[in-house]
Amino acid sequence: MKPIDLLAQGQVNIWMVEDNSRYRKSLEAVVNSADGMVCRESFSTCEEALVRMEEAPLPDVILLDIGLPGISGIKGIQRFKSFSMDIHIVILTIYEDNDVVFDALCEGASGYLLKDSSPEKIVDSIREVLQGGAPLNMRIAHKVLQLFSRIKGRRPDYGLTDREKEILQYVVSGMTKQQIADTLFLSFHTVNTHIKNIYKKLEVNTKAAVVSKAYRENLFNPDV
Amino acid sequence: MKPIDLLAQGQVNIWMVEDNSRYRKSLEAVVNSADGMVCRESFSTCEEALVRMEEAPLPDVILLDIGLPGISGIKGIQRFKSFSMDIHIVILTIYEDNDVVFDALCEGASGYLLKDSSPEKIVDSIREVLQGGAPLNMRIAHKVLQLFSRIKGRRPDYGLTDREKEILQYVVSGMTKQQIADTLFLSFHTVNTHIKNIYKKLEVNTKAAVVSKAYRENLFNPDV
DNA sequence: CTGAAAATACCACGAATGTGCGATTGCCTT
DNA sequence: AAGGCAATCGCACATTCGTGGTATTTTCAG
Repeated sequence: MKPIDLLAQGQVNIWMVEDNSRYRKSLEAVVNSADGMVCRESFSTCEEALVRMEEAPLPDVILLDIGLPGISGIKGIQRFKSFSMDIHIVILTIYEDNDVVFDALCEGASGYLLKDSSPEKIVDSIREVLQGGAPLNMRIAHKVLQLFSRIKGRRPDYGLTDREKEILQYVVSGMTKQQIADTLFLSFHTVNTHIKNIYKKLEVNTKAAVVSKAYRENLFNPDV
Repeated sequence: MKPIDLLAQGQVNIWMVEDNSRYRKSLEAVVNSADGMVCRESFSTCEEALVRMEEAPLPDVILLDIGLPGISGIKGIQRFKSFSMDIHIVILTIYEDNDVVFDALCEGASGYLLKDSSPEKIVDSIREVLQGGAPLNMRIAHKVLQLFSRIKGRRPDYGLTDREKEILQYVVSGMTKQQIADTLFLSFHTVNTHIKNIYKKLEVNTKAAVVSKAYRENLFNPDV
């Protein structure tokens, strides 16, 4: 391990949590041979790392495996981040299951690499994270974008008119019929009629159900 | 333009939609000088490209600007994809506004680059897309991950009790107070009281507003 | 020009909701 | 033992909603 003064010189403090000791050691070597970074601590479980975090200087980046004994990497992300939101977590795992990826990213991982990544790629990724980037494995990035297209994906068309869509927004915002009428300078009765028609088209019969349906099916802005 | 037989040899057909003619031409040159790809058509508006798509062989990849006159790039994505879902769209723009990025990705863009990208990066990105990847500019990737962490992110704690959370679920599902009471074998009054308390804690006063708030702030399963 | 669709407006009435107030029971902590 | 909190149940009343109608005016494509 390199002397402390290197840290003062801007050496980036990398930690590693990886239960495969052979892989961990080879990765340590890779990181330590890279300019400007040093693997100061490495662990085989999240628990050990969390204990160490109580006293040691906090890492800048943690390379984190997911399939760990004890606390999983996913849970680990939250715990690590609770020490400081400035700690960047880069997932390094074999899992490319949709749910795992999704959960990890939701918990605040800054990057997601697969273990088939080359040492150079891993080092580059650490640099990218430190520059505010988010290194993603090619296949992972593709999965991420797929999740997006699913969000705004197939919106069933209920044939709402423009006015109905507009009023739907207000209903969703939680306004009362009278409030909507006042806002749009309409009669209460008009708003009432529009909402009646929306109910028929969406096949619901309460405001709560409309709001729920609107959110679940992304019945928003452009074309409902 | 290179002869047709190159296409048969596996030349990748790249199209370009970019209204700045100088930038477009320099980009064309970059693509054409790259191995295995050729910029077969280029346009300054989506409309022109869409017309051409009716007869010309479909492109493999379209490099698409967002800030175009007429049909915006965002709308263009849908149109292009309607010809074939196999057409990959790579956004190449100056916009890194959250909404624009989000919309583009939701419409099915396969990649998102900024115009400050180097020619090499752009060519690499095209290759990446063809291999099933999703090239994202560093900052864009970061934004994308931020969107994720917002999804499961900070859930404000309104101090709802377990029973209240349970009843909240039913309210969100669109059930009436009496229905909830029947489902949980409770008195109507009890459900009424719980809902009253939920209203106070969430600072709302209608079911629609509760449902809306629950969706917006992810007030769901684990810990509200 | 003409007909259809959309937007507007009104009425009436039962059902459901929102709200203020009070009360009992059980559990947990101090 | 005492206090606090959660969960339960109750009543009353004004407000809002949901639903059945009908009807006029705008708008817009054929």
